[in-house]
Amino acid sequence: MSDLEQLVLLALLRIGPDAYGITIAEEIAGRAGREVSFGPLYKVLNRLELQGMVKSRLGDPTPERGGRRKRHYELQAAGRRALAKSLGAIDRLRRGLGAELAREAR
Amino acid sequence: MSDLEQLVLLALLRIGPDAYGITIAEEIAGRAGREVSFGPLYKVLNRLELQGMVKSRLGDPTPERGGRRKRHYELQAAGRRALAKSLGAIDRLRRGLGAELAREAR
DNA sequence: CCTGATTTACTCTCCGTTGGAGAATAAATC
DNA sequence: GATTTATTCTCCAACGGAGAGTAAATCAGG
Repeated sequence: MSDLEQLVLLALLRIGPDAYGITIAEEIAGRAGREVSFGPLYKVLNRLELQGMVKSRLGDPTPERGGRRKRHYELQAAGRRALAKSLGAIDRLRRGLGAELAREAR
Repeated sequence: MSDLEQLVLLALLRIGPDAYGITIAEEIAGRAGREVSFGPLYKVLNRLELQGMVKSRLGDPTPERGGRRKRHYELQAAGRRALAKSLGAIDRLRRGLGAELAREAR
């Protein structure tokens, strides 16, 4: 799993079932400090949906000014499993390295 | 930073200054459970060296049977900083999600 | 010693996938 | 039809996977 996929899945887990493109991008930018442009973001979301890690539905129109309907993305069990596995792989390599990494993690 | 780069830098941190291609691949396979083939591995190492994150030197011949000399790779301060930053970005998205992920992390 | 077999380690090539940037398009309201 | 919000599309460079190919070292036989 690529690191962009990890970030997207984590954002979905944080935001919950009403996540959509823009909130996902904002969550990643706000927390991880990484700007994600839309092309790759939606490509990742489509890919994750094809793999069954994510499920999407088209939202209802909102009472706001205008604008196209949102497509909401919801994390599925398979996605949570894959994410945990991928994070776990890195965690096993990190184990015991707290001191070496903490010094830099400002 | 891609996740392969993360894995390689973590392996370098674990193995220490005498790491080389094969031990790096073994460390990643053994701990993270991910097989890394040589093409990408050495490409990543070269890239990291160009970026100043890693420094390499050619080792002396060993008293073993035969075989080409090893190229040893050593993590540099810039590499440790970049790694910590990249891991930190993911950590900030993970913060507070322990319960949701722990269930799957077997 | 010289030659070739053997061993270990690295490099190269091919190719499909991924990611970046931003313009284009779609779908909604006023 | 103008405006707004959200998604899709396009182009292209970089990355990663698999495995064959090559390089550099030691050893054995003559």
